[in-house]
Amino acid sequence: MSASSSHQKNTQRERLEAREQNILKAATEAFSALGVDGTTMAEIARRAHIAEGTLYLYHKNKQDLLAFVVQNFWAELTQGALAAVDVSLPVMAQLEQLATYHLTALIQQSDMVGLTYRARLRHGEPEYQLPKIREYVRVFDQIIERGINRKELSEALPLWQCRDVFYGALEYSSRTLLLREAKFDPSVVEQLLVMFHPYKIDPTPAVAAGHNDTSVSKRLTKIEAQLALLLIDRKSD
Amino acid sequence: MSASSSHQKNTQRERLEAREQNILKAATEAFSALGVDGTTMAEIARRAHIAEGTLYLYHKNKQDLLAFVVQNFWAELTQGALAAVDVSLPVMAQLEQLATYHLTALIQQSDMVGLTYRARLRHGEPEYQLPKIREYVRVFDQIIERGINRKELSEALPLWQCRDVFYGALEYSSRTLLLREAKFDPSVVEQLLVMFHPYKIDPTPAVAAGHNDTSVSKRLTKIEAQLALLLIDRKSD
DNA sequence: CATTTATTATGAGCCTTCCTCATTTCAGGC
DNA sequence: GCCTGAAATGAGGAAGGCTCATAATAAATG
Repeated sequence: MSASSSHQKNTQRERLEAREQNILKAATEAFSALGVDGTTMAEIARRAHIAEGTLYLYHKNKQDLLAFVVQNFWAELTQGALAAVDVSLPVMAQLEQLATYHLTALIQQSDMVGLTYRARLRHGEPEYQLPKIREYVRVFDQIIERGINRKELSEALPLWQCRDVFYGALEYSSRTLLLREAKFDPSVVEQLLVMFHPYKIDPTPAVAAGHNDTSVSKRLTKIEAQLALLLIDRKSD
Repeated sequence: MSASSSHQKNTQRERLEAREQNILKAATEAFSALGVDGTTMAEIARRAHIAEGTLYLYHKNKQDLLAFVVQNFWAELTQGALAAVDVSLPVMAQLEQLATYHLTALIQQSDMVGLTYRARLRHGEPEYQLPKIREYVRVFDQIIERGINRKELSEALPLWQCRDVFYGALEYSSRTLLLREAKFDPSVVEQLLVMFHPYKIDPTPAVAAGHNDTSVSKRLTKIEAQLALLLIDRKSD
C-alpha cells in the first residue's frame, strides 16, 4: 500500500485495473443485450474470461455489479455533456445543446435507461439516488445558475422544478421517439425551450411579464422595434 | 359453455372471480411491500390462501402476474382521473385538475410506479407499452382535443410532445417530492401550467379576425424566440 | 342416487441461478 | 529455491420459478 515499491505494484495494480475494466465491459454488454434477468453471473464471467467466483472478489453481488455498470454510464455521460455545452453562448443556446445531447444519448442508449431503473432499487427501499446521476444533473443546474447570474433568466425561477420538467420531458420524449423508431427530432428540443420562455428575461419584456393579453398586434410591434434595433446595430459595425 | 344451465355455472364463475380477486390483492400487496425480487410466488400463494401451483392456473408466470397487477392499477387510476376532471371548466383548469390528481397518485403510490417499470420489460425486448397505460394517457389527450375544439388552445400544438412534457415533468417531480418527503406541492402544478402558456389562446383576440390566428401565434412565438437569442448574442459581444 | 366425466387444486420435485468457501495457483521478497 | 500473502477457481449449498402426476371437487348423465 505504501509508495515505496512502486514499479512491481504498479504492474500488479494495472493487471487488476485491466481485469476490472474487462468485467465492466463484459457486464455492460451482457446487461445491455440480455437485460438484467436475462443475464447470469456465469455469462458475465464467461465474457470476461474469468471464473464465476472471481466476479465476487470485485463486486459483492449482482445488484452491486449492476449499480457499478450504471454509475459508469452516467459518469461517461457527464463528460460528454460538459463537452457538448459551450458556456460562452447565451444560456438558452446552452440549454439547447444540453437537451440535444441528452435526448440523443437517451435514444442511442435506451437500454441503459432501463438498467438505471433497475439499479436504483435498493432492496425495495425508498428509491435510492445514484451519486453519479446527481453529478450529471449538476450540468443542468450550472447552466441555470449561470443564466441567473448573467440576468438572462428570472432568478425567482425554482431550479428543481425546471430540472424535473427538463429531464422528465426529455426522457418521456425519448421513449416516444423510440416507439416510433424515429432517431431524433430537433423539434422536441425546440418545443421544450419554448416552454421555458416564461422564465426568460428578454431585453424587452414581451412574454416575460405577460400573464395574458399580449395580443398579436402588440407582439408584432415589439418585434418591429427589436428588429429595428438590430438593424441599427448592424449599420454601426 | 352454453347458457342453458346458468345458475350453477354462475356461482362457479363467481367463485373463480373471487379467487382471481384474492390473487390480485395478494400479489399487489406483496409486490408493493417487498418489491418484485423480494416477493416469491410461494409468498403470494400464502397470502391468497391457495397452493403455489394454483397461481399458474391463473397466470402464466411471475412476469405475467406482475403485468396483471400493474395493468389493474392503471385501470383504476383512469377511473379516478375521469372522476377528477370537470369537463365543463376551461381546459387549463381541467389540466390543473388532472395534474394535481396525477401528481398526488404518483406520490401516494410511488411503489406502483416502480412496478410499472418492471412490468414493461418484455423479456428484454424494445420496451413494451401496457394497453391500460395508453388508456390512462388518453384522458390527457381528450382534454387537449377539447381545448383545441373550443379554440382555447393552439391547434398547431403537437399533442404527443405536450403529453411527454406533462407526464414526464410530473413523474420526475413526484420523485423529487418523495426524496424530500414532501407530500404534495401545488406550486409544481402551477409551474407546469405556466409553461403551457405559449399554447394558450387568450379569449381577447384583439386583432384576430377570422384568420387562422393559431398558426400565426405559433409563428410569432418562434420569431420572438429567435429574436431574443439574437439580441442576447449582440449584448454579450 | 350412483357413476362417469370434466374441471380445478395441490405440492413434491426438477432445474436454474446466485453466492460461498475450501482449495489451488500465482507473484514478489528473502 | 522457498515462503507468504493475495488472487483465482469451481464444486456445492440454498432458494426460488415452474411443471406435472395425482387428488379433490363439481357437473353431467342414466
